[in-house]
Amino acid sequence: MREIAEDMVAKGRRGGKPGSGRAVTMAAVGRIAGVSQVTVSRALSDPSKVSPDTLRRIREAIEITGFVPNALAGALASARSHLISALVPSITNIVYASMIQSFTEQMRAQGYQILMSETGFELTEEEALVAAHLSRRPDALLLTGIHHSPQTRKMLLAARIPVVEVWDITESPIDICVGFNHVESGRAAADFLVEAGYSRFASVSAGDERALRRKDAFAAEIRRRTGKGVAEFNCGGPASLAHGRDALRRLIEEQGFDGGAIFCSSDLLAHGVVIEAGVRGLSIPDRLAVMGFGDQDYAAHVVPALTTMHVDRAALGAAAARAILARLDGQEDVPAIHDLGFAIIRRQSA
Amino acid sequence: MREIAEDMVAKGRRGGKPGSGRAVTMAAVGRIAGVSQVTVSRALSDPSKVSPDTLRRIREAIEITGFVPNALAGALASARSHLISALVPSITNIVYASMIQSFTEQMRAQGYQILMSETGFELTEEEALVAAHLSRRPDALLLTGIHHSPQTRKMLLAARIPVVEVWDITESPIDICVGFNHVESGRAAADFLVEAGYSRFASVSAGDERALRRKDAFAAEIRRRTGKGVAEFNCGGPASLAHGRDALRRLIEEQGFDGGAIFCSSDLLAHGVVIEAGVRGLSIPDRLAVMGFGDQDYAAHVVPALTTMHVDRAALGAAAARAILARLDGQEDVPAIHDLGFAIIRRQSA
DNA sequence: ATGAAAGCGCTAACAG
DNA sequence: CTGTTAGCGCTTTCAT
Repeated sequence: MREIAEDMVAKGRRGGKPGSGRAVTMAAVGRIAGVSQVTVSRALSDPSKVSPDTLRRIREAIEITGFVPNALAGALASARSHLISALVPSITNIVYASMIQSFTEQMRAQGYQILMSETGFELTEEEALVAAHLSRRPDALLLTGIHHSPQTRKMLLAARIPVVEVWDITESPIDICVGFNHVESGRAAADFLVEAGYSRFASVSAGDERALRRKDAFAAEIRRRTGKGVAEFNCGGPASLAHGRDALRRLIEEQGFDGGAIFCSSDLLAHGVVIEAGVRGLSIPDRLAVMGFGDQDYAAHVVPALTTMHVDRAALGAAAARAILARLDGQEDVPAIHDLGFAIIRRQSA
Repeated sequence: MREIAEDMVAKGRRGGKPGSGRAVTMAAVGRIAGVSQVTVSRALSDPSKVSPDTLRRIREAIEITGFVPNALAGALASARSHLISALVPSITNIVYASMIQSFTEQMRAQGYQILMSETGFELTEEEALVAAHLSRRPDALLLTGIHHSPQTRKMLLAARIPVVEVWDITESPIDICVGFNHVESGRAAADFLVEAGYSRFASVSAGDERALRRKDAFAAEIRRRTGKGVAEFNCGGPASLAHGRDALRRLIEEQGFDGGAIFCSSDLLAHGVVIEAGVRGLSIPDRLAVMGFGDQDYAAHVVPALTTMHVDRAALGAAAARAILARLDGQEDVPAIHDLGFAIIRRQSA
């Protein structure tokens, strides 16, 4: 048996083009083990369907050939790829990364792999990626946010697979949505800061659509309750510490903001504001109150500790995974809207 | 034409099991356009091979059916998946995430998609993931680090595809390695701090193998140049701000460290040390010098700004992509070892 | 410029 | 428990 096997393991240098060095197939494994190709398939998918002795020989053949089943062929034949697509705006943004981490963990435990891509914040980019992902025939797809191009929606509906929109909620998801209400969270931040006694307000936001929605809700609620306006600073791009520092600088120097409460669209921006306040000698939270968003790991450990809006990213990822698994399991009654809410965590910065 | 098409677009509710609602095929598109399936294939892979009129009809048919080609079938038939596997220890760790981001960008521009997974820091986990990834028949594979199980190496060699090991270098890569020398970097940190005039030393490290290698080289060089030992604190798990703060606390309270220079295995830990030093009233860099690793975005913007070891993560990802693309292009003379080096960035913390 | 035929490596019936 | 027969939806090769 060894000899036949040695013979089959193709040799040669690592070629440029993949596929040039004929990979081991189930048929080859079967030949060595003295059974047909289907029996090898069975041995792998359900060992109890094969006799112990056959199983042993097949395993041995697999061992010596280094056989790795071709999932492409398997997926094509069975119409199930065991692949799940995940589209997030950015993988370097920890809020999305940690959500995907928990999502992946849950899915992987059930034998699924995650094909993840970054969409950025442009819908046309998302559209191209959705097409690319669907061509791999994923068993389900996760995407971030509830705003998508008409073409994206059309492709998603045509794919007839479970689709989960995360990180936001809507009355009319493509299929399922798992997230929280951004308008409510902006409003809650305003209520919190008003009740904490602050009387002047500002906001610092990154450029993404959801952050802007929170900011607008914040400003509207501040106006409703106090009749006052909110000084706003938007740092067009992605959030960063530098942007946070810059924001406070601009708010003070260009908009005459000289104290009060600042609602930031992320903890990173809030941390930047806090650092800049330290440099300028503005005492926190007396002269300046700072509220973040996201409750990152570090929020509790910077000084002063950040008051922030907690969003359970791991729970979000896990809920998305559960919803998909339920659908893949054929359950018809999977709820379409999962509102996981948020919570204000009061620490020292506000 | 419309009528035939409408008829073919399957209707029905979003089923549980994928694959239940027959997707549109090239054959179906061809039927509508009045050509055979191969012609549709050609129109997609090389439009210049079909007549303008045929092309127009095919495009129209694709448009109305919402056809998305089945990449699984394509990959099976052509033995090229246009899929690249990437294995990193953690996706929530910004150093890996940003490297993969640039890697992905380069590969995507050439029509490849990235299948990424987290290996954690255990070789057995990596082994399982390598097998899972290879089953998707990637055209190339990227993995982090140069230490892998024998079985992993065996599978990788058997796959006969380009393999790039990133974030470290070795004389004997599986195929290609792109990274920098961790021993040299630890040594350089020691030289820098000794020459900066510090006379007592400590190190704070996360649990990963490369960080420990840097730390050991740091300690060895300190001993060689000063004859002194290094107080060490290892925070077993992943780096975090809390671990950094805790490390300084322990170093002071348990190991009697009361001033000097601390070499941290990441900027996050360094930032934690800086914060804790602030709380304890230890002046930086006079009483306590802190050196980070990685030169994250925020390193220059915290106060005091972090002195750190810069590693060009984007360049690392781009170099890995270039090497893979060169191999896939059939180039035989792709260098096996790419040392991208590192650089000490002196700011205020040391 | 287009088509017919073969086959990629596997799973899904259906036999025995 | 095991084998045979058909595809899955493409790409490739060879004809026309």
